[in-house]
Amino acid sequence: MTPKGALAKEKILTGAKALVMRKGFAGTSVDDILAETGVSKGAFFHHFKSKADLANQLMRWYADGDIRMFRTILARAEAAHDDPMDQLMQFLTDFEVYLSDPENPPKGCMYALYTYEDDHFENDLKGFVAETLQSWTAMYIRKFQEVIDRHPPVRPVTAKRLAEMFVAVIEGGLILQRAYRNPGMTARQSEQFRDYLELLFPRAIA
Amino acid sequence: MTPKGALAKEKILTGAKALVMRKGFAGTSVDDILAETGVSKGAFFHHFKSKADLANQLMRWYADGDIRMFRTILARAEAAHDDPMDQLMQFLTDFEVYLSDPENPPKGCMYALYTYEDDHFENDLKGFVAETLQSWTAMYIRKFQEVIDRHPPVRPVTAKRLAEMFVAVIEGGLILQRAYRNPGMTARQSEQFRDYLELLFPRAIA
DNA sequence: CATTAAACAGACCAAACAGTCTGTAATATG
DNA sequence: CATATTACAGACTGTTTGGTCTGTTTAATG
Repeated sequence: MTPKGALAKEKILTGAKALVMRKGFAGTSVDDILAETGVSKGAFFHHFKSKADLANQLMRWYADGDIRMFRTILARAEAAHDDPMDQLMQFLTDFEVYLSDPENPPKGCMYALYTYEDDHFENDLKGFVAETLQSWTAMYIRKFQEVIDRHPPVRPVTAKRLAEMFVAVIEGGLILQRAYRNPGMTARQSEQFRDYLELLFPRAIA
Repeated sequence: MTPKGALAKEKILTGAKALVMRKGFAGTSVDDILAETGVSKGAFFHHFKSKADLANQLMRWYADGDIRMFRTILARAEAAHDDPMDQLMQFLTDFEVYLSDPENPPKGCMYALYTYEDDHFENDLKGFVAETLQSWTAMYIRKFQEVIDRHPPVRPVTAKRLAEMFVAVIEGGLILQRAYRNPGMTARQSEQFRDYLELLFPRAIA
C-alpha cells in the first residue's frame, strides 16, 4: 500500500467512525460514508472488500488508538509517582481531563456500540471486542492488585471487581452523556468512583 | 382497537423487541419482524404507520414495562422496611435477583441501544428516552436523599451523584454482560455498588 | 522512460428495503 | 340479520442497499 493509499484509507476510517458513532453500524450505509468523505465507490471497495470488512478494520483501528491512549496516560502516571495508589489517582484524573476535552469530548464507545448490534458481526469480530475489553480491564486489574497489596482495603475486595466496576462506570457514563447531551457525565462517574477508592483505601491518601 | 387487534400488536412489539435487542433498530428490517412473528405485512402496517412509528411505540411500550417493574420492586422494599437504607438495600438485592433470573436474564437496555443509534430517531423520541432515564434516576435520587438525611455519609455526597452512578453502573454492566456473554456481570456491578454505599453510610448498617 | 501495479472513478446490477394497494375475513353494532 | 368497521393477507412498487465491473489516472520500479 502506497502512502497515498494509506492516507485515503485513514480518511475513510475517520469518516466512518464519525458516522457510525452517530447512526450505528447497520444504520450507516456505504454511500453515507462516500458522501461524508468524498471518496468514490471504487476507492472504497479497493480498500475494503466488503462492508463487513470495514466493520472489522474499523474496530481494530479504533481499538488500537484507544488502547494506545490508555497506555500513554498510564505510563505518564506511573512515571510521576512511586506509590500505586498515587499512580492510580493520577491516571484517573488525567483520564477525566481527556473525557472533558472541550475540543472533542468522546461521543461514545465503539465497543459498546458494536456490542449492542452484535448479531451482524462475525464471531471473530465479537471475540476481538470481548478480548479488547478484557485487555483494557486487565490493565486496571494489575494496578488495583498493586494498590491492594500495598494498602489493605478496609473491606475485602478483589482487583478484578474494581477493574470491572470502573469499566462499567465509564461505559454507563458514556451512555448517559449521549442521552442527556451532557459532555461532563462520564468524567463525573470517574470522580465518583475515585470517592469509592478513597473510602476503600483510606491509609493510601496523603 | 379490538382485543384481538391489541393481542396482535403485542405480538409484534414482543418480537420486535427481541430482534432489536440482538441487531439494533436500523439493523432490524420490517421483514425480519414479519418472519419472527408470523404477522403479515398488511397487519404490520395496519398497526404501525411506518417503521419510525414502530420505533416510537416500541420504546414507549418498553419504558412503560420497565418503569412499572422498578416501581414494583421499590414498593415492595418500602413495605418491608422503615429505614430508607434498609429499603434501598432490599431494593438493590431484589433488583439483583431480577437481573440474575436464569429464565430470561435481561439482554440489554433499550435506552442504551436507542442512544447509540439516535441519529435515526425524531427529536421527540430522543427526548422521551432522556426523560425516561431521568425519571428512573429521579426515583433513586429521592431514596438516596432520604438515606443521606437519616444517616450522615462519611464523605460529602449528593443524592443525584449516587443515583447517576447507580444508573451508569447498571448500564455499563449490561454492556459487559453482552460483550462477555456472562449473564452475571450486571448483578455483580450492583453488588459492588452496595459495597460503596455501606462504606458511605456505615452507621446505617445493622 | 517503459512497464507494472496500485489507486481511483463512476456507471451499473441484483437483492433487500420500507411502504402501498386491493381485496377478503373477522367482528362489533344498530 | 344487515352494515360498518376493524383486522388482516399478500402481490406489487419505487428506492436504497451492498457490491461489481470496466476503464482511467497516478505512482512506484527496473
